[in-house]
Amino acid sequence: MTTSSHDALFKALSDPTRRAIFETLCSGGEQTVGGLTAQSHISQPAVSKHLAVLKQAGLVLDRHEGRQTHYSAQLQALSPLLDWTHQMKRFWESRFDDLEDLLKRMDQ
Amino acid sequence: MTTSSHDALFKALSDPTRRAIFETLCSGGEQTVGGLTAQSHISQPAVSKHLAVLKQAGLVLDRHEGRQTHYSAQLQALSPLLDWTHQMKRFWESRFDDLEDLLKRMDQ
DNA sequence: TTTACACATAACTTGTTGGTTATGGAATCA
DNA sequence: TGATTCCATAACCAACAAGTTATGTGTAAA
Repeated sequence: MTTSSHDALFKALSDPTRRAIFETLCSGGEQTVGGLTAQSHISQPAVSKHLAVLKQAGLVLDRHEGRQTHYSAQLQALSPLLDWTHQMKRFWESRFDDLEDLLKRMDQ
Repeated sequence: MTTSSHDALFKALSDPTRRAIFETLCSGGEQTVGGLTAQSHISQPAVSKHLAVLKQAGLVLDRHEGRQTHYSAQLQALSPLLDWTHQMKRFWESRFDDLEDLLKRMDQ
């Protein structure tokens, strides 16, 4: 997992409006741009731009049907986020492991 | 967990430089501002500002000792991030549960 | 007690971002 | 075909964010 992929993910989720759209798709399932716009307080172009950012980060998928575009959440795109968190935990714990090792060696 | 707390957390982690500082503190343990500045490619005031943002989000703790300030990572500050991810998963799954319920009721 | 040091804050610059309105292209409907 | 609808993109603007240099404040050292 590269830094830049984490970057796109964290950046995409750092905006509350964008998170709200993603949450809507997670709980409500596939939605059209019009549907998402109706549920938001911002203009349709603004929603489209947010969707483009989410798509870029792999968080949503789009499906064209006639003149409508349906968007759906891609839950597995969140896994780098979990991976990163676990990595931090491992970093943290390894410090204590190192300390423990040191103490063991001093004990001998 | 309020939206605004998620906001501070995601915002704080959305910057790669800030994530790098946090990662350094996770893996290397407590560090002074000078130490962190030495490991970075940016100026000391820039580092101080990033640390202020991380502190605001609860991701780091500061400890004053003479004229130095020591910063350390607060790993548990990441838990709202895990909570949010699990919430998304639950949202997602509840949709299928709802569908299943509907099908069960139709079956009767 | 002056000087130097570690860090924070202020002031400023610049690139980015999140919103807007206007417009364009493709699909549907009359 | 012409009008309408759905969405994306363009052009623009205001606010913000991340960096810089300059300065301030408190502590240690000479």
